[in-house]
Amino acid sequence: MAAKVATRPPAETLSLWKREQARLKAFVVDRDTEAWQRDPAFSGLQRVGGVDVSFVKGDSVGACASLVVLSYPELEVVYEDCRMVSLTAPYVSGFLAFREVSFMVDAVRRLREKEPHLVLFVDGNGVLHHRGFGVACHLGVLTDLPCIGVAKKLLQVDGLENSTLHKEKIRLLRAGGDSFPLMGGSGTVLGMALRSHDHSTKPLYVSVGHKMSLEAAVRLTHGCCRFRIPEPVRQVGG
DNA sequence: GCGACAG
DNA sequence: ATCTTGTCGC
Repeated sequence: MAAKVATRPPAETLSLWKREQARLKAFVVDRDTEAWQRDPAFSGLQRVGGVDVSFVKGDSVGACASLVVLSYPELEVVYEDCRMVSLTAPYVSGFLAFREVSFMVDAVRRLREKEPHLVLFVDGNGVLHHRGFGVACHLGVLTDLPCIGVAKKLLQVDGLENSTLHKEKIRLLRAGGDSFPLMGGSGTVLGMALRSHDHSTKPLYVSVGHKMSLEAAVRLTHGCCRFRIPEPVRQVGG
């Protein structure tokens, strides 16, 4: 009989997970901590990484945890790590990290010749999250590396909605690099919608993961886009 | 009850 | 995440 991951965790588990998110959230740094982040050309940055856990078709447990490192600004793959893993938690919106982050942390640990200025792109959100602590924050705090959350779809949280007005703002993004802020209910900027290149209509949703300002995160994301999806995430996903 | 729901 | 069909542009 094939092993299966529970459909949805019991309420007690979700409660524990929320508590863990609240505890770790206190360690998030949402500003630039590295010298290269303030440089107009990101001089000093040499490595950008991407992490992802991709599924095996027809299997609810088996998955492949991957980490790639690319040179910057050339965006050529210089390191790849892929390992088969067994998932233990189901996907629940708002709790993606509890399904994937431990495998990402393991992959980062295996990267022994760790580049001094590595920054990680995470397929998912950072502070643009139900409780302000998405998977990109979670990975950042656990690894102490700068992390950027890049989501392909808007997570509608804290007053954000995929409304007519939102779609109109998307229409007004004309060139690659154009962006507009995503304001939460309290007037806080949670993230930015970014047109990642000239020939992409559908924006990316960029938010701070850890050790980086939103401005630097958006600018670097744009700098890593040859196509709609930033190269570190595109190369790690397949 | 209904819509929404990162990956 | 996955699947599926159609359509457009190069």
